[in-house]
Amino acid sequence: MSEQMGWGAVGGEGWRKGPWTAEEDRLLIEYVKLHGEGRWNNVARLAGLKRNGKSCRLRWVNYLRPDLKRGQITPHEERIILELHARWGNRWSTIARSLPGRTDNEIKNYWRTHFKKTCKSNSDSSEKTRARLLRRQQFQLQQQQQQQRKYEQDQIEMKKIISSLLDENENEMPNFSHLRQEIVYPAASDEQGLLCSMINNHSTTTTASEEEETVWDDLWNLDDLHGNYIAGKANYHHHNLASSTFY
DNA sequence: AATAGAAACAACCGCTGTTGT
DNA sequence: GACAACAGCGGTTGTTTCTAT
Repeated sequence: MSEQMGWGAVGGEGWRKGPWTAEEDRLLIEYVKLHGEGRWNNVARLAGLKRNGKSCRLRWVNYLRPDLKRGQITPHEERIILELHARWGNRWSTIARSLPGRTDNEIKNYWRTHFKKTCKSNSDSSEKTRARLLRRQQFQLQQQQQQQRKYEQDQIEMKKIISSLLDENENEMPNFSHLRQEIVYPAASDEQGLLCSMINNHSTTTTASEEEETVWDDLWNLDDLHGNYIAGKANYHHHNLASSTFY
């Protein structure tokens, strides 16, 4: 690709430019794993990369960081982006902080491709774009619901299996009956408790603006508890797959 | 099946704020 | 306090992939 792009060449000060190769990624990951982030110019030099520090930082932050989510922006994330953009404008990094695993670059790109045009005009083409987006969102929603159903089924299956295992071993381990109780009837309103503790926690220690940010973070995390478990799992899997190419 | 246009994404650039000397 | 180096941010560009015609 780099050849086609006319990039990948060596820049004026001897730095390589253009798309990163797998080998460069590997070197950067290895180095950051051993020495951590920071002092990107040193990172570039000591990792044996012919890149400037800025380029290394960008590559790490936007692409190689292990906590990145990747994959399509979900309708829920999109809603958050819209709301936060209405509130803060083009402060992409601020918005990104409320979307764990998403980068400012990713959000910026998403905004530009999906919303900038529709804001500008109500022309036919933008209507088409909206319709297309809507179709995709509906598809994503369907998929999420399917995954959620499967997850719930899995949970029921798991409970059955564990319960029957406990049955089989009841004679040998009679004290496990309370365990069964918890598996089949989990402690009531765990999430309500979590919500209360969230509210209590930051009302005591944070400033107004910090609080606002934290509330968004918490809302995001809470929503994760309800709806995005599978997505998280999928991403975890994705990360493992992705990282396995490097590590 | 070919092609044009749109969408998606990675990466660069320039500017600004922060930190260290 | 002045300056240089660095980090981070937002805007922009270039290429690839997808979709509609």
